[in-house]
Amino acid sequence: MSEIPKISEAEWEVMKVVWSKSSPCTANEIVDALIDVADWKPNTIKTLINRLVKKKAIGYEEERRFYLYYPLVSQAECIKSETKSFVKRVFGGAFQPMLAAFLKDEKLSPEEIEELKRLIEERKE
Amino acid sequence: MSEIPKISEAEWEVMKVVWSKSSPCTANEIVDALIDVADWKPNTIKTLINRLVKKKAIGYEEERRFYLYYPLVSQAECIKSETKSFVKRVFGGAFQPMLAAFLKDEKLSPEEIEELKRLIEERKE
DNA sequence: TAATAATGACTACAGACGTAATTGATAAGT
DNA sequence: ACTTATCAATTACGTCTGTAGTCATTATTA
Repeated sequence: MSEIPKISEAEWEVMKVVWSKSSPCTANEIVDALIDVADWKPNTIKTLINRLVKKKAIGYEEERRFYLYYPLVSQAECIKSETKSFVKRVFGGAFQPMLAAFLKDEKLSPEEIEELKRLIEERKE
Repeated sequence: MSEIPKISEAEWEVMKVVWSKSSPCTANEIVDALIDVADWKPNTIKTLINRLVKKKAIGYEEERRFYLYYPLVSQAECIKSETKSFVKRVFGGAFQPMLAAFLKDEKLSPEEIEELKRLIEERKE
């Protein structure tokens, strides 16, 4: 199976942008999208992009003078892998205690609670 | 409020041990507890302990020749802070989508599902 | 008492990360 | 054609992390 690379906090912001695009995008599009999100210089974002390329989290094709970047790993895969390592670290791998901790603590709207119930019901079969 | 220090992956293992003890414990007790968990040399563990002291995550009192370590931050606080940053990174801060992603994906036993339902119900009032 | 063991302090070192500046190559404008 | 703007590549640098080794001090043991 494809190994999911470890994506750092700052890199995640870049990935989110890349994932959000339906088609490959230029470095500048990524920079523009991130200006609102993070207070980074364009060069900083370029660095993050390059590191993601090196990690094989994104790929690119050359389109004349610029590169077009696209994800090599899906968001779902990354979420899964990231959450697994998180749950492992904090809860020793047990998923249920984590949910329990959350349900006790988080502010959830009644609608969200309903939605969760629905999801759980769905899981029941 | 007290700032929760950022605790690294390896450091979490140490914290878990310190939290698990009801009274302050020596470095050696921590080392012994971790031998089974991680393949670390005692010195490695000492380093982690020292870093946690520096971060003010644990404190110590001198008891003759050795130090007795005890947590300065509660596990609940750390879990909360850690989870917040995790959810922020991966889900942009929205907790509900995370649960949704999990419920779709994780293997949960029927009992666990029941338990979750119960927790959600409990949250309803 | 002198050698040795134990324990904490200090030092080490490579790789990841956050944050960017500088350089080099190429395209576009004058 | 020469200058300038643009984009990617390379280099930079301090901090954090994982993973220890070495040193210094004190206690124990022969």
